[in-house]
Amino acid sequence: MITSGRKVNTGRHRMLSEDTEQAILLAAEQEFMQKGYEGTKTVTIARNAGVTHAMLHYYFGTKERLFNKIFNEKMSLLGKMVTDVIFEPDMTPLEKITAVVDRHFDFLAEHPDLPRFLLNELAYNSERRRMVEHKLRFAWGKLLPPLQLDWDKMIVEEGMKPISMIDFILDVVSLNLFVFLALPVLDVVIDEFYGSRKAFFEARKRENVEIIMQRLLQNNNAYE
Amino acid sequence: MITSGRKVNTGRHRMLSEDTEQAILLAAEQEFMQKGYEGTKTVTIARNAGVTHAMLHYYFGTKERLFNKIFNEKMSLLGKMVTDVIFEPDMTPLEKITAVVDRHFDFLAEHPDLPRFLLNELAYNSERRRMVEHKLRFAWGKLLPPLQLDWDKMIVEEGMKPISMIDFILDVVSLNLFVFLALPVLDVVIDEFYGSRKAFFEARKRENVEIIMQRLLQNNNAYE
DNA sequence: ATTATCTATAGATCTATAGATAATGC
DNA sequence: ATTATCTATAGATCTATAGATAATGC
Repeated sequence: MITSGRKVNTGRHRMLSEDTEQAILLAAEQEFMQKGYEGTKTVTIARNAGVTHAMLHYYFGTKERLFNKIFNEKMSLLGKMVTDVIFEPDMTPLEKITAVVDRHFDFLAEHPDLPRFLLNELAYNSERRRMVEHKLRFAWGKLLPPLQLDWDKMIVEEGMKPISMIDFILDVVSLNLFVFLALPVLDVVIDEFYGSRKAFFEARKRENVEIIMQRLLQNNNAYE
Repeated sequence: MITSGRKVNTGRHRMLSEDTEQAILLAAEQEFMQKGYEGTKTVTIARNAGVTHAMLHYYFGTKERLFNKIFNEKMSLLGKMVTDVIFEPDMTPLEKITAVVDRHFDFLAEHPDLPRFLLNELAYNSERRRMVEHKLRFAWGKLLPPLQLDWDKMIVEEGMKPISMIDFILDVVSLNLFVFLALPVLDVVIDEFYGSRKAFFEARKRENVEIIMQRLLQNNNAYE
């Protein structure tokens, strides 16, 4: 998120210039998030920012560099989300898990088109994919192994149904992300079955917690 | 999917022309699916099809009309999937549900970038969204209500945990679709935790059936 | 006589920059 | 003296078409 420009002149730049830069960044963010890299035109960004097109290149050089600024910002946001969601205060394991699903959902609700934006720019651009690959590999390699031990221990101690941590994570992410990835298409369904987006979000959040919990808790009603 | 051109001359067109048309359609499909509408250039389609750029306009008029041909084809495929997946031979309710999840997954595995393609073109283009909206509304309104009755009856008769049909559907679709929507990003994870895409697909299909089943089956281990 | 193909190019759109002008800080 | 802004335009890219030429069917 671009924090809209503070009004204090830092000395390095005049106030006016900072506003221009921020206006461009804000407009760029909206355009890129809504239409993707290819769908976005720099002239449109400039127009929406209320500045001359030349200003965009004056401050950011190229479309690509402006895009990367937004893209990296969004990637950081994603990173921050992960650490925020994972590290929990003292709670029982079950409470922790509920909290994780819950917060992950809430984060997405605050950034509803972040997932589509990132998934697409990575899917459609193999170079960008290569650029973040080592970052992803590092994150997974660094974050997961230590958690893995706690996870396996918890499964045994709490008498849960066995599931690998990675499968658990993918379950949570699948269920939560889909709500927002499919939002534009789901509007029809929401209208018919849930009434409002708000009601839909609440219902899905509840359901996602429910299905995850049922997956983890032991029962004696095997279906084989 | 474009069925690669039959070699028989129908009389209306010469053989050569049919091949050209098919080559363009095939190349267009690949480009549009990989790069989206905006990311695709008609010159590139023509080059990949091995024909002159002028041929593309000779046969399809505009980029938009060529795109719509592909888009509608993919939408039909989606429609066909739904009916294929839903209507089942004689099975017990639980077998039916397993079969639905399973087949839905298999369909997606055969068309791995169909979901991203459709979701994106609909998300990024509000006019296209409006154009399919009545189609979607009709499909939901026509297909779901009759099933709803059977569904509610089944819940009671089989003693399942209560869940609305629409939530059930969204659970299944979320879990299955995500595997393919996130595929480009997941390669790192797959490498580390599953070994190969094949192994990953098998594991996720199993997990998706498992979590859905656990959601539906009654147990006596409430976590409240 | 009709259909298919190629060459050449118009016309639109988009990114990027050059160069002149205005505003601010020192 | 430096930083910011504007106007004007170059240069690249892309969609689309005109018009000439070749191939096929009748």
